[in-house]
Amino acid sequence: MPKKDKLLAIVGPTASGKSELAVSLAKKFNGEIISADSRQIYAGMDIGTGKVEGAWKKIRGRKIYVYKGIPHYCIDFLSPKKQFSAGLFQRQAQKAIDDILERGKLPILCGGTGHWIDAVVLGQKLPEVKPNPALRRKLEKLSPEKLFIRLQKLDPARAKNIDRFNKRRLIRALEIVMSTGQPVPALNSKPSPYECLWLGLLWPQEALYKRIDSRLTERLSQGMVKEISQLHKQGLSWKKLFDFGLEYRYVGQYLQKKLTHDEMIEQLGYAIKHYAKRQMTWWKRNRNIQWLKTPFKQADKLTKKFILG
RNA sequence: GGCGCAGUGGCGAAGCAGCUAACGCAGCGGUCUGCAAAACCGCGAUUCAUGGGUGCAAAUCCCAUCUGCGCCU
Repeated sequence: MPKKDKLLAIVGPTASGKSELAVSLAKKFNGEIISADSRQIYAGMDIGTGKVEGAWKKIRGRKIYVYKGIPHYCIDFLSPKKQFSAGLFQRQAQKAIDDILERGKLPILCGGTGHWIDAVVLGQKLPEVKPNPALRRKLEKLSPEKLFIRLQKLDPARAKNIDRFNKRRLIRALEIVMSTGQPVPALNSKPSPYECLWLGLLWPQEALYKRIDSRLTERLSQGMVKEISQLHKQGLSWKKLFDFGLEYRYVGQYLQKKLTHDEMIEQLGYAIKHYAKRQMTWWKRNRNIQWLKTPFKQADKLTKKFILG
């Protein structure tokens, strides 16, 4: 049996300190970083996403985003006007990982987007059906009940497991079925293509919430509002900003005068905390994660053991 | 001191005699098959300031007390 390639995954809620830990491990263990963050992929969305302050440099004839001397992939490369997805990320990340491995380095997948990380690390088979905007627009008009009934007819198996109130999921399922003429294939819980060390950053909730609050005031003082109003001036619709969520959603509403400054801070604070909780419920069910407590001292030892073992 | 209005879960707020006291926010728990910082689901007052009363039936009517707000002297 061929040995699987080794991969490090650093996960945890927002504001837990993933990025810095990833860089420090990359330095110690000859690693490079693949960012797994569905918003940091976008160029120009910097302060609001908490992107590391790297710069594009030419290395081996290619442009690479570098922060503290460590190459970062899947970050800062796409116009916010463009659509991206878990499936596209999966391919791009896989390519980056292969490239890192070929050069004998340790790939470190780091980010807050659980769905994307799982897609890569677990090698999930996402149906290769591209979004069909016209169909989506059409289905969008139907009620969840109608969509569900439709799915039941076309793919009873998928209908059995799906959240019947969630239009977005219902529509995607129908999109797949209608495009392939086949039922939605199983996710394929085949063995992961990698040998992965999962490190999770765990904080006591109150401490994490404090970090979230202070990080928010910090971002505001760094000019986050300006960043977002600039994005809008460059042609990003309010709707689009709203859909990006969190800072982009609430600052956008503030800029439209739908919220006062105080309301914006209050509601955004709540939203970020809700997000952190959702992230935790995602990770909680992954039994392979080793949860590290605050100064994350264990990370070095565990990584060392993993690499040698 | 007098008159008026109000007092419903942590907060905001419906209900103004008769379904198991709406809903929003916050809180807690959860889902997740190419939008995932998104989308979606579940949980909370045996009780309506307190004490009496009227009614088959009261958060809803009456009386008293307490508290808050407003006006008047």
